[in-house]
Amino acid sequence: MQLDFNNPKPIYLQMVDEVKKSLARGELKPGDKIPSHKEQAHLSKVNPNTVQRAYQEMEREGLTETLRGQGTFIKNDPELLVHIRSEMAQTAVQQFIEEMNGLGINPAETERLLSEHLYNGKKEV
Amino acid sequence: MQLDFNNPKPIYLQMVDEVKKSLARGELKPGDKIPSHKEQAHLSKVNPNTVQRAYQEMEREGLTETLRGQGTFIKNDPELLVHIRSEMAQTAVQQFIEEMNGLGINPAETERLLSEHLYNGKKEV
Amino acid sequence: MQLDFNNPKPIYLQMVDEVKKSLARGELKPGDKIPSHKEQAHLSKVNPNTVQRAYQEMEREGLTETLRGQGTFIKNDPELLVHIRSEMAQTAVQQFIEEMNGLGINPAETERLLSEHLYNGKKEV
Amino acid sequence: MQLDFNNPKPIYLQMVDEVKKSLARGELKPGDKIPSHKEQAHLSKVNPNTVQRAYQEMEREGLTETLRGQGTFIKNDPELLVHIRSEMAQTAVQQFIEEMNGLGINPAETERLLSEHLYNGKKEV
DNA sequence: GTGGTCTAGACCACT
DNA sequence: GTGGTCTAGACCACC
Repeated sequence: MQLDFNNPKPIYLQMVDEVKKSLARGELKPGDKIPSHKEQAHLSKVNPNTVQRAYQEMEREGLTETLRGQGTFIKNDPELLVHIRSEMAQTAVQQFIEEMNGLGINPAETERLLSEHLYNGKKEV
Repeated sequence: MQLDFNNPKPIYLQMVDEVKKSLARGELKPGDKIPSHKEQAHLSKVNPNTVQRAYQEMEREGLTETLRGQGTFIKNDPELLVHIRSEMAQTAVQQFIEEMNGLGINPAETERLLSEHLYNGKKEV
Repeated sequence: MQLDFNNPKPIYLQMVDEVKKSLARGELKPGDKIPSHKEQAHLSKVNPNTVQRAYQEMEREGLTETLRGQGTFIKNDPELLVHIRSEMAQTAVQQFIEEMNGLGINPAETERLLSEHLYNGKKEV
Repeated sequence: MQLDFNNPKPIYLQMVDEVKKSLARGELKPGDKIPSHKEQAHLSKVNPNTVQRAYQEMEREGLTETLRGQGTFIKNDPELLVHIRSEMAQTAVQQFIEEMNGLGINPAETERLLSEHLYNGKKEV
């Protein structure tokens, strides 16, 4: 769970995204129990209420299910994984394209830059 | 000047980015005068203080210079444009790669998705 | 026994209500034995403690009586059924009227809406 | 704003309902500003955070719109009023019917009881 | 002053 | 111990 406390994006939303990414990567599976908000709060060095807010948001989005007194679970919907994954990928691609567009960089150049960075191991910014 | 008031990124930083993008796109050129903060405030429907803060930030970053009584100007440095442009492009590319990485999507698939979205005009998600 | 685990109304109170409704409907009769708390807990997929608490509440309200070693029974009071039934009906009606009132819907419209929904089988909203 | 602190229904949801009812009754109109969370907190003798949560919920439901630093406003959608009103009325009617059904009271009797209570001024329970 | 986030700590219902 | 609500009080960005 990678949280950036200097990112203006609220922590609870970062947490939601992290769970979605874990799902997309296959680290979490439908039906899995996720840590209690207290436990996760301890792990992430964040206030339990903040975690709870993240969990609430996930439930609201239909990502998780809550059983009173038992815990919070990734919803056991076989289509969930593929949905989340394609939704997040699409958003990322779209955002990238808009950004490059905003910089006046044309599609060919965009593809070139991407390939260049993808394959020369420049993993550090 | 595209501002998103629900974006957690502070408005004044969004304004800085927008100026940089205008530069990258060639809409603004080194030496150009940018609107006074009052004028810009009116244009963007934003408080003058916020514009002021954006202008301060740009000056701090060496993007602009202010001439007392004459206004604020894009710095007249011929290399500025190319610097800004490549810096912003690189950041965007890097961010995109990290995002796709975080979703467990491999480079080949990343390129495929990009091309798909670049060339089929899907501007809306 | 319809329990809604997301209803903020405590489970044990929901159970009490369900017993009262069974009585009103005639499914339970004065003098009938109701399941032991263990049995009921299993049936309702609820913790035995919760059932215990529901039974306590019913006894407190004079709805049931417990005979040591024999179990819990609906009180054998011939007037019980009619009491419960009219009390619950009155509460429901009153609550409904207040709700419609709160929405600024007048009596005539209230009656019309009720009839409409009563007779066209719209069981799902 | 009628809040019942003994009602197990969370206060913030009671507040949402109260705003909806005010809308249905025409006391609030689309476009109206609603009190700041601090002000409302003071009026309702409730913690500002609780009010904020209610406001957030309303925004999430598309009932209100927020302008950073300016306040929270009822969404200016002319259809909003009729939507809310009919939605809430339908829910109330449906709930009432289910309740009476649960008590084994038939439609005719349900209508009779309603009329009786509607027109004999029994406003107190 | 206004909304938004976060922390800290309390109480409750249920397992 | 688990989720849910509430209070109290702090900090931030923006008007």
